[in-house]
Amino acid sequence: MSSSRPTILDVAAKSGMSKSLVSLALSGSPKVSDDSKKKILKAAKELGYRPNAAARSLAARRSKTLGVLILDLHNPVSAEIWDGVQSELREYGYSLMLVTGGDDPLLEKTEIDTLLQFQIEGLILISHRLSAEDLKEIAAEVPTVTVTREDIAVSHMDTVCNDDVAGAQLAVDHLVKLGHTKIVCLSGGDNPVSILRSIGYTQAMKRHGLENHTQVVAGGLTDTAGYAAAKKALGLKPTALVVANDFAAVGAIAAIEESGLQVPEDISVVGYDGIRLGGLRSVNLTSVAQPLAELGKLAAKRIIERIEKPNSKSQQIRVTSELVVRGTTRAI
Amino acid sequence: MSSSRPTILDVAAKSGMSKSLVSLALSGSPKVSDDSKKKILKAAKELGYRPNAAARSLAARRSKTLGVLILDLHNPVSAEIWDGVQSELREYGYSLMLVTGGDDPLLEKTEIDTLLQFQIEGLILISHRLSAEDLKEIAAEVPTVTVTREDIAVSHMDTVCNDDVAGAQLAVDHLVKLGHTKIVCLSGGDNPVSILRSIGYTQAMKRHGLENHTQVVAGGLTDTAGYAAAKKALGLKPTALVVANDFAAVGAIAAIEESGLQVPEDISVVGYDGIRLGGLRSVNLTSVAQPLAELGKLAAKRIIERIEKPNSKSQQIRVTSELVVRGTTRAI
DNA sequence: TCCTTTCGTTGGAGCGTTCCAAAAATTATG
DNA sequence: CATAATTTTTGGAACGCTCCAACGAAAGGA
Repeated sequence: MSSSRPTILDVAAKSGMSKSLVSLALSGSPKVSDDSKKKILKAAKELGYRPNAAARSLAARRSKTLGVLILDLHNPVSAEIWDGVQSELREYGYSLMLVTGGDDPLLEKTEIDTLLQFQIEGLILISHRLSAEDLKEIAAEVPTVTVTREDIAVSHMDTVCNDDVAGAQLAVDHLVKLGHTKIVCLSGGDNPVSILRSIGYTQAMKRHGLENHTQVVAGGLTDTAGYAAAKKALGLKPTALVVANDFAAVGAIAAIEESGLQVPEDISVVGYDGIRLGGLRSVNLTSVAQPLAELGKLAAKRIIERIEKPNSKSQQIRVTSELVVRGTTRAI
Repeated sequence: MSSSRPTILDVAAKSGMSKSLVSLALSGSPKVSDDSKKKILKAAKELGYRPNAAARSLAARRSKTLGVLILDLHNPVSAEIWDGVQSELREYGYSLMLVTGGDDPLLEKTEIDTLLQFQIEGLILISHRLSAEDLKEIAAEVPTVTVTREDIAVSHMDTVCNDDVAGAQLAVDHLVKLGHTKIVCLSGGDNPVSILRSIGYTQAMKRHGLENHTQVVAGGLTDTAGYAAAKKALGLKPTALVVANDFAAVGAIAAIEESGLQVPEDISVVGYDGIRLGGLRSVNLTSVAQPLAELGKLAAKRIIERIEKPNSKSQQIRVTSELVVRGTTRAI
């Protein structure tokens, strides 16, 4: 039907130059005379020429492409990290291939496989549920940096994350300063991140001499999990809740209000992550905010470094989170 | 350093067969004898062979890759549509390249350009802000289907979307049935989708003989926009609000509560889109829910059809939305 | 037995680039 | 003005794969 796309040869023919020179000109080589460059660019434009990434990747023996895996597009934490990655990478001339695992570990693996087939030069994992072996295997094939999780220290793999222990302490410190003592923690389950946050809570309670008030209620990272955990926690008559993440905190607030109590009048609530949802007027959640975009930027920078000098040894980068005080906490 | 990746030739050498046969075997051709197939697969596995997508794409003259553009990863509507696209496409053997425009039309164009450089065979636009010309240009180069928006009827372009007019009518019908008459619409601005929803509202009001109560307050599609619009609307003493989308509805509710009124006791609120956020306990929003995953699946099916038979003419597919009644509406 | 058909297999050409060594054109130097 | 140095341009060889025409071997038919 439509005669297929114009190639570099068509541009060469039209501009009267050789294909090699066209290639040079199109990649912005300084060796090309201005005159030729002008002619070539003109011809390319007129033909609607668009380079073939596959051919380029094959010939150049490098794809100039990076892969990014996001577990689940619904998670706003991932979305914000992605923004950071994208904005940082824009200037480096790499293409980004984003892929999602749809919360299914198997799919996640095949998606990464696809990425590898495309000869990606680096991989950023924004949350994942890969096994340690899989991770090791992948990191051996391509420079990899994981964001958010620090648990698995695979050699040759970089990590970028916030200090969850310190973050949880921030939440407790804030509440103590407001005069709270009966502070209950709603944990996020037995995933690495949640465990660290619970530890932070416990440590801070101890530091404030509140060991005997330390109570961790098992919960999860979703709205419903937070709701259920809060229902249980209410029996402990807390005046404040430190919740594993913002979603769960929103659920917890619903449970509190449902039981006839008010937030923050009767119970203060602190979430974790600092997702935009928490900033919605009707939520207005006090939260330990991770610098999410920053995490993404750091991951991007790191992966570039790794690609540029492949022998540099892996780094564990940790950033600090900040407490954002909004409307769900108040002095007792 | 690491001797580069094994190629099809390495597999051929190791298994003692020709590269052509390896190629055949790896692509699952029935012409290969079981014996050879076994040997080849074994060799491939042992070498950790992984096909090079670039080479394949170049040689086969087709990429078996589809592109997807999402305007902004933060929008849960897009995320759910994406889920549908992904799940539908899984079985067809196409790779998906996801790309985001970051709410920046320019970036959006370059990202699509990247996609085209990768020789994608089809493009799905899950929300976009391309100009009509750009769209036309793109649709001329590659089969394209847009989801959500129907405004621009570019020939050769397919669209999949819900019936916004009918959806908005659903909201009004529900409220009227509950006895409301003072129903105000908070519009979502002058984008095509919002305009249709406002029209639906107006038509339904007319149908119920409520022309003289018809009031559209200019708003937007965000939390803050909804908040601001609701503040204005409150002066009209409505008993119910039909809001352009769920985010704005959440903002509207905040405004209502802030002014000392209760939802739904004093004012009922209906949103649009049916995003998961609305299902959160503390939100519990009545909303006109689009079958988002379904939209994604339809778009995926459509693009496959377009690729498989390029001459089939373009379609405008429209699905119907459903009202999901939750806790923000009640009888007067 | 020989010829045809079928099946399984093979080498070679080609996909659209980049990169390299070398040629050609231009400019500088003695 | 000849030669050297430099700049600009060029053809050809990859890159790793798929596809095609053609091959040999096994099987069937006469």
